[in-house]
Amino acid sequence: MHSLRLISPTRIPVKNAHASTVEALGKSIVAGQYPVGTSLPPEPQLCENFGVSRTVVRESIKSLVAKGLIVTGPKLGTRVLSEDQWNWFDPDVVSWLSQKRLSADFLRDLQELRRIVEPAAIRLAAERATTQELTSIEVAFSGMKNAVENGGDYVTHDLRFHQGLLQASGNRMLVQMSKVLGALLRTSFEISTAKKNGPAQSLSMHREVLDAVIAREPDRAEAAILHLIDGAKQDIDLVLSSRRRIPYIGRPASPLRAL
Amino acid sequence: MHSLRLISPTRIPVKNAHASTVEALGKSIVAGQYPVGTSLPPEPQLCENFGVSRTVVRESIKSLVAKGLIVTGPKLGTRVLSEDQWNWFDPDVVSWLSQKRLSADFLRDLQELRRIVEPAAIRLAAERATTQELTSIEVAFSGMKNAVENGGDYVTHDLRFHQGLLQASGNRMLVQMSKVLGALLRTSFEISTAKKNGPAQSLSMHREVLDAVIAREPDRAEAAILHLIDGAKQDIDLVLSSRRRIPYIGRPASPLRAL
DNA sequence: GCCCAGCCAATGGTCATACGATAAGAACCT
DNA sequence: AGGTTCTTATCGTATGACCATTGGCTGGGC
Repeated sequence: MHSLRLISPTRIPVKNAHASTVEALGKSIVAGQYPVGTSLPPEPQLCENFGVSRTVVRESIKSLVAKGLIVTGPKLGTRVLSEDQWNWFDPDVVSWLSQKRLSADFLRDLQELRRIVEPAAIRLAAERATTQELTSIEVAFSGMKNAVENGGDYVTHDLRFHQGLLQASGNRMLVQMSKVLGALLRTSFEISTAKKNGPAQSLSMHREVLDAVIAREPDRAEAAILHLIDGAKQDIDLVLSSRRRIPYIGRPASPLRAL
Repeated sequence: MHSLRLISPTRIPVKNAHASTVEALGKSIVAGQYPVGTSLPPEPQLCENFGVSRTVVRESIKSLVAKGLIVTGPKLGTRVLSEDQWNWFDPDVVSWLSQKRLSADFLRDLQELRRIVEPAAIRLAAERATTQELTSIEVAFSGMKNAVENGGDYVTHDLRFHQGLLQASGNRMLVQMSKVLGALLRTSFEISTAKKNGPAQSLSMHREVLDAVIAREPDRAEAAILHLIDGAKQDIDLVLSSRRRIPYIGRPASPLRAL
């Protein structure tokens, strides 16, 4: 018998040298450990810090360059770029930001974006969704319902619901955005579901959205999702205004297994 | 033996070995040279093709992995991921797409996104723009006006105008998006300005947008920008429907013709 | 004293080689 | 035929050497 590690939802802490180095460096940078404009330690130093070879360090740095976090050059060192040059739509970057710097600014930006994108996407979905996509969303909804009634992971199904909707918009850019919004959605869902009756209340609103999409009524669908979004916004604002630090309840790092 | 460039392939490194390799590989992939799911040639093969060491090839591959184009693994090689896993908001990826595969699909997706994002951003800009940001947009407008009257580069100033607007929204995610939309905007502007009277007509619409923003009237600003966008869309659709190939008139990227 | 040219050294960029680790596919055994 | 083991191709990691670029230092000239 081979070990069926497929089932284990727990992240095995050991990853590639490369992957862990990228993650560690990336998080340090977005966390502000190296102020914008300054240089990271020289490569040999980083090798020592992470206990890996220069090969790994260099490849990791290239990955971060590709995400717009840093630039490199002889004698320049490895400089941290200003935040507005970062790739704010890179899933990794957003994930690191969510974990390390869940600032009010960041949440506000994401919320705003969500409120812009989701309603528009829903309208498209209501016009274009295939029956296959609709059933996929329906499945996600069942999962949510089941979680409410019997207990279980509500948030994951909630996420699937929303990402399914963006997927059904048939626009690749919007689909991509769903990956990014995932970070915010998870946070906001965690908050919402923490409230008593949160899920139950949320559930009916989701039903409304889904029904409108199935009925191919863009206007109704848009109104329903706006209702949902604004509710979530209130919850988040409430928590933010209470100055409490929002703990990030980590999803397993890898979003959907590759391949 | 490793010394001279007797070796065949085009060896015109006007840039770093790394940068050119990333670009060449990236373009090949988005151009569909390696179908989704298949593997690229093994690393030693790529080394030979590009005339660089394995180090460079590997670091380039890592850059592309970071952009979501490919995954790697022992024995599986370097596989091209399906397009919906690509980082559609990565400036490089979008730039390569614009140059290599300016398909109707891609333009449609981008147009749709623009029509969703820009109106919303304008509303925010009308509420939040600082006087500094407004003058920056005003400067861009002057450039456009000047280009119409005396000839000159209309498109560049047009781009600045729109990116200035997104910037004024005060939302970092929207700013990031302005970089990506740049590819579409440039294309669509090239088309629009190719029409006779295009610029002159466009100019007045831009004036209207700017005035509304200055007047802090979100509704009017939104209406004006929608007018502008839908005009551009018509132009693009017209060109697309005539089945003419759209040439990419862009920055003079390296004329490196690899593979 | 100020400025410019030219050298210097720090640091990333590139190359070559060797070996380890993994998983797909073949070969093998039951 | 089914499963198990083995082979092997391919990426992953490590090491050491040398090249290339660039910021800063040094020194000379005005």
